[in-house]
Amino acid sequence: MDEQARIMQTLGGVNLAAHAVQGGMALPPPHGHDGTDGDGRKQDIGDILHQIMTITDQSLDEAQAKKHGLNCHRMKPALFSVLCEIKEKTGLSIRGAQEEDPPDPQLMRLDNMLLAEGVAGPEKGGGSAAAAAAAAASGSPTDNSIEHSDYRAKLSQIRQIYHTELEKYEQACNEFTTHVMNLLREQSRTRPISPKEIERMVGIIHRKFSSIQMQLKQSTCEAVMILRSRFLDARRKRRNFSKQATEILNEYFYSHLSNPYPSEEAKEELAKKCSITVSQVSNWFGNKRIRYKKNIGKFQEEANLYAAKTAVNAAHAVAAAVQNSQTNSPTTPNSGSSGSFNLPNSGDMFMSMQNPNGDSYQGAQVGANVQSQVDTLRHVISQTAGYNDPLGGNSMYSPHGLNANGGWQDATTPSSVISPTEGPGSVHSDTSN
DNA sequence: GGGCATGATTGCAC
DNA sequence: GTGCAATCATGCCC
Repeated sequence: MDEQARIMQTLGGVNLAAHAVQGGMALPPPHGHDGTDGDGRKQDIGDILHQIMTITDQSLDEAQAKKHGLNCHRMKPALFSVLCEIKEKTGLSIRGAQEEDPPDPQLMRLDNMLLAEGVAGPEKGGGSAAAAAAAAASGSPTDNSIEHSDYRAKLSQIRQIYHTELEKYEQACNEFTTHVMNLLREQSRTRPISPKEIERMVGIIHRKFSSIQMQLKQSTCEAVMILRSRFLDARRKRRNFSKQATEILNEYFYSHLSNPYPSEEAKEELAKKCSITVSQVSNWFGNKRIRYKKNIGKFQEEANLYAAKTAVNAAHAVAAAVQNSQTNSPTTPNSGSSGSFNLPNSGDMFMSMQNPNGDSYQGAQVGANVQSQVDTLRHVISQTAGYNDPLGGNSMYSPHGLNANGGWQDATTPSSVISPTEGPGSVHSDTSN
């Protein structure tokens, strides 16, 4: 007990005796003001402390009564302020300084991701942007719309669950915080709890709940990732291209048989026309080249078919060109036939034939085009009806496009590297081979 | 269900 | 990065 008094008197340099300490509860009244009262005051404080220390050893009723007595004790405010002062000067203030945490980068990442996926933040169609982007890279527009809506529905479910759970957590956090604050305020009547400490406690609670929230966000992110991967897997499922798309690709392939390497621009145009992606066009040409090379005999029939088709188109173009040259009205060319291409700078004769709308379709060039198209017809007829080309031109739809090494003769100079300055009907034209 | 067709993927070379 | 070759996986037809 003396020890307690000694501690209280010296702790933190606070002189308890300086405070007005008089009378109270069941304590003996203070002694006089002379020097002899020193021991008495010490005894007084010691008694209070003793009561505080032993309050838990007593029954509830007794404790309540003593608690009330202590609350009403005249020394209580002084003792209270001293204890507050001590608390301020000890670890609390140090800890308080350390609690200013920077924003958690992981949490920020999660928040950003949830925002980007349309899970967090205002609803913007439930991640339609992500789904649309994925759909754009897919092959079949009809199936995409189904997958798209499916993806959106599932993402919407995730969003709903996320917000419900988040709301629950926030509600629980608020309730718990209020409860703890009330408790601390209540306790602050009997023990020194500064507003700063309450604030700190609220901070701790919020941090605990944010770590739970982070787990929720993490789980949501994982769910979105799984959904996405499933969606992408679904896209990976093979689907045959439409007949029209295959026809367009075949037409291009067989009309460029001597050099079936479409330029990037041509690929893009083909992709657009076929409603597939550029990489799908690349895949298609890769597969086609290898399979054609492996089994030329089998593809010969197909080649002839497309050759005949091309010839018909060419014939129409020739007729139109002749008519145009006769009437000398190059500014009013015939419209292109269905399935024609309009690929800028491709350097392919096929294009110039099929695209009489081109700006370059003028004057002297008309004659050259007509001649090329006539040649094409000759080659086609030679393949389909045994026409013997008296000019000794290459057979357009024969395997002659392949060299002895199994590669295409001009495969080293694919159309992708043809100079853009070359106009239609250039020497790289397949039909001129 | 089996066989073929075909789009996609992978590993390699350049 | 592109193309080739092999292979896988799925769709389609019988």
